[in-house]
Amino acid sequence: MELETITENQKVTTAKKIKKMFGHINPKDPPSYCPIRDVMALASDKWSILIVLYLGYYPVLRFNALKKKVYGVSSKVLSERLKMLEADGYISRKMYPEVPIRVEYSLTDFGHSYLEKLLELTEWVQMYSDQVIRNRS
Amino acid sequence: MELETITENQKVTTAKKIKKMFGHINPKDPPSYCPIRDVMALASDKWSILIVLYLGYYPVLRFNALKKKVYGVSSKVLSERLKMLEADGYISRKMYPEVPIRVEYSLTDFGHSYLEKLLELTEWVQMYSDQVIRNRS
DNA sequence: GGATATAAGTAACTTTTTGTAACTTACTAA
DNA sequence: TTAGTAAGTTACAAAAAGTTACTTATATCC
Repeated sequence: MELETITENQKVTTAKKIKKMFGHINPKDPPSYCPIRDVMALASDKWSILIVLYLGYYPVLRFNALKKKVYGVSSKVLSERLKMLEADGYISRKMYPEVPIRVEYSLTDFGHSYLEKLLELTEWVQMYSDQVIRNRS
Repeated sequence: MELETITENQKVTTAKKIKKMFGHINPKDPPSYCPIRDVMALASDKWSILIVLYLGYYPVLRFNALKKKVYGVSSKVLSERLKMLEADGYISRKMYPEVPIRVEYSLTDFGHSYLEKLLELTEWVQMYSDQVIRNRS
């Protein structure tokens, strides 16, 4: 797996993008609220990522099905993340008041939009994960 | 900020990519080690992300400078993350045995390659963070 | 000569977040 | 009557993160 070379020019372009992104932060000011950090905190959370990925694969999943797919997650944390992801607009929750209750989760269009970007990152990780694991030792 | 529409076709393409990504997991097997999860755990960690972003902007940063940029991080966690990011190959650490000691951190080419992808995600977050924050309420 | 400062952490301790396991609810079917 | 089910919640334990003080080796100030 060859790493594509990154030119000095590309590095400069990248630095400019980052500057623009953190433009609202003045290094001389005391650190203040950063919306990017705030939003990223949930969006880059390890369980959130898996929830979004699985909902990108299975258009609709119920709580317990999701829990099986996102193996390792506890009911507690899954429930918390689902609430937050719903609040932030990534997923929608449909409750059917049957007995036993049925609840279906799916991605919103906004969630799909996020998934597109997320997937590019996870594909990069997939491509290089072996290399990372070899690096450790 | 209009969300670009995602077509059904795009959703199918996305689902295929995810299937390929998790192809090594058989839903009938007991859950096992997943290198993508493993590598993503560090790469998507909130402090790691900020470290990589700041090293993408400032080509070289010393420990205490990095700590100021990545405001809010403790010495302990910064030190831990730097060790892990170095072990995984994203950053390099150069120690100058002066007094007091000087240590410089910078991105490796591998780290730059990761930054390129990460930046696409954070730019998406930047674009939509206001919307996410409006959603909450 | 002795106190003070410095950079890059580390150590001990507290607080917060996660994880675990049992429990809840409202009804249905055996 | 008892068991079973889905989607959580609750109480408690474990792990991770945050906080504060300390370390180390030398140079510089008083």
